[in-house]
Amino acid sequence: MGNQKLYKGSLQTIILKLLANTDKMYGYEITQKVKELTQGELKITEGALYPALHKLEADGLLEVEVAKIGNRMRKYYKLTEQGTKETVGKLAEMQEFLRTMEQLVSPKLSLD
Amino acid sequence: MGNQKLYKGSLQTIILKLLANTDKMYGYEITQKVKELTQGELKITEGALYPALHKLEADGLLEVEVAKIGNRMRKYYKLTEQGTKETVGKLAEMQEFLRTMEQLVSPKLSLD
DNA sequence: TTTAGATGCATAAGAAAATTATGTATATTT
DNA sequence: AAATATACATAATTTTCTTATGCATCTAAA
Repeated sequence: MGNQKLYKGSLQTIILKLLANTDKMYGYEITQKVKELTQGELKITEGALYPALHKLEADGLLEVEVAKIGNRMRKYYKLTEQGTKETVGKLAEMQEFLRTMEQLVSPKLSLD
Repeated sequence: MGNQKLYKGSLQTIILKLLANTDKMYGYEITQKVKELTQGELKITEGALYPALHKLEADGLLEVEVAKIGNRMRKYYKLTEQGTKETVGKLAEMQEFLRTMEQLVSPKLSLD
């Protein structure tokens, strides 16, 4: 769990992927879902999450729907049409990154 | 190749891994080796590389040996004993990161 | 009952790690 | 002769986080 910095740059993709699976989610829900899916490996902080959500919304990839649960506010986010399209590309880039990185750090690489 | 930002945070590990394989390398050689190993996917810029090398040296993970080839200077870097140890840990962290990330973005994840 | 922890949003200050732009110099290829 | 490759380096800026803080509601424990 001392490898948080490796996740730098991947937050947007993670959010988009979750929303591609689950239709709509709110911020806090996202943090909990990620914690659960990664068995605590990755903890998304609010300081990172909320600005990221705002940016994705400003970029037209997400749209918001405010809900009132009891006396509490929730902001549900879902993919726009454009967001759905861009998610495909972002996931492909992520897969390529992962493949490349795996090859780079795999035990036997020295083809010298 | 539009996914350069995903590599943010992994440069140190890449450098250490290369030096774990190849004993000693100089800066320019590292950039070329990475380009070759990744088929051009990842291009390490000098603005990122040299500060990273200097930091690893300052942290005691690398040691330098200056060589003069013809009229040109080269600075060869190699792992220190401490560097060798820390490389093991960094590689383990990287592997865990890759596993987690793959799970997060794999097509079928919705265990809702 | 009050107090800690969980739920839920948000932003500001600072740090980390890159990109981009320069700069210097030598060697090689066109 | 000029462009490209080799080889180092740093400064300014940007991106993306972390850490800290703030507000507010709800629930469980002491």
